Amino acid sequence: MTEKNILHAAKAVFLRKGLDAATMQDIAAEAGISRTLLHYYYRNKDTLFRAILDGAVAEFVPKVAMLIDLDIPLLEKVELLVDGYLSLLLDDPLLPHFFIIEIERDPRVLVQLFRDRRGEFGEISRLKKQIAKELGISGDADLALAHIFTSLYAMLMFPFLAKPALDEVFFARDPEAFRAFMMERRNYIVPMMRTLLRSMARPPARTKTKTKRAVRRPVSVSKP
Amino acid sequence: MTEKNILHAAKAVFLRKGLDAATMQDIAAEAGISRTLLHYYYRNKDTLFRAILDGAVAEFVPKVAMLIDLDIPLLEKVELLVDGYLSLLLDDPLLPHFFIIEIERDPRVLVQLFRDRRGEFGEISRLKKQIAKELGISGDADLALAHIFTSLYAMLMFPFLAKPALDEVFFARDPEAFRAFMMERRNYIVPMMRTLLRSMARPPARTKTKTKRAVRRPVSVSKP
DNA sequence: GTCTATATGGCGATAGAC
DNA sequence: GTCTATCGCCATATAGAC
Repeated sequence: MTEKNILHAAKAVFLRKGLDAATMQDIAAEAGISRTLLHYYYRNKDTLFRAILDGAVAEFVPKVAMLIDLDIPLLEKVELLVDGYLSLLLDDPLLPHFFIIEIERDPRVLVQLFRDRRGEFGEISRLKKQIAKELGISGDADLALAHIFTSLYAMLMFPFLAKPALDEVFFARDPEAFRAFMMERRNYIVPMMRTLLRSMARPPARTKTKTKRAVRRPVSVSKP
Repeated sequence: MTEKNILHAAKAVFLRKGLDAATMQDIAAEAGISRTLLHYYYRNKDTLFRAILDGAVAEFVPKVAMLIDLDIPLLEKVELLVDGYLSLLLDDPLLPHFFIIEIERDPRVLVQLFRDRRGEFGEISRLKKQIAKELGISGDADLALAHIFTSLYAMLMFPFLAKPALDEVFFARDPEAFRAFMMERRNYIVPMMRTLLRSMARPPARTKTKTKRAVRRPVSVSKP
């Protein structure tokens, strides 16, 4: 099927280069067809790009986003998010790179695309309340939320951004080494996030986040 | 002076867009001069780009890189690296973005550029020995080194990569908010790195997948 | 040094043959 | 549906006037 073939090629090229640096020639070559055939299926570069961009956001958001609405401690949510995102990103290692390029090129559009899918997230205001309560913060938890998500995404996405360098420097371009490396990282990310939550918790409040040891989950994402 | 002006403009444009997406027109406009004047100072786009690329690597490496050679505990080195890199990156917030784009476009060239400056780093082999000793690892500390640097750079660089989104979502585009946010993060990064070092020294008992070989994608995320 | 003018090539997009 | 041919435009790069 030519159309699927085109979308697959376009995704490969756009995710690696972003809108500006990618050319229709690149995509046609990747798909093994002529440039004009692209225009037969997608009137112009922008149409094709929007299809890929929408698909990338749709892929990134909903599978794991509702996890934040579960009625479990913060740290357990973090564990579920780590496992969910890890399997997602191992399937599509260029997704972080694509978002970083496009976030810089045009933040408003990308942020708006995510906002349009707010319904597929859990309730953010509820999450903020949970954060405020568990960390003993009085009032607004916006800043804490920013720290948590920045740290979590940093730990999850950055290795994929640096993958070409890691492959070159540490893994001798062995394609399996990176996956093994990321599986090992699972064991470090959650403890580091626990440390973050404890560091943010208000010092006077002696009530630590949760003394209860979180139950370790297997790799699997939530079963549909 | 026109030449400084050109370099300044070229840096601004290349760091934001990378080699492929940047145009000489962009740079000329940023510098407030004509396209041809660029060619007077720099024969072609590639020459100008190399000047910027070399400058970026030179800026990134030497200021802090010799810190790894000091005779102090690992965690104290981490503290010094955090402070060094933070002030460096706050001065040049687009540096991480540039490296990420160029690492994906052509890893070999960039990695080689860093290797050419090995002399300005401390002795890596000595650092590896320290890691092996402090963490109680027998034999090769390569993997531990990869985890440490990936985590450290993730915590330091990722917020700058996500800055346009953070500005939009959390900071209402207030230019001072991001800097304050990063200053606050200093207090979290070092404790998190301490947790990483401890986790690597004594692998968490809760871990399951350590012996198993990578359980592979339990749920198919997207298969076109 | 800095400009205008221009050569050359690649890119996005369309027309038209089959 | 898929191709070849082609158009208009923009980008890189150079020539030449001042």
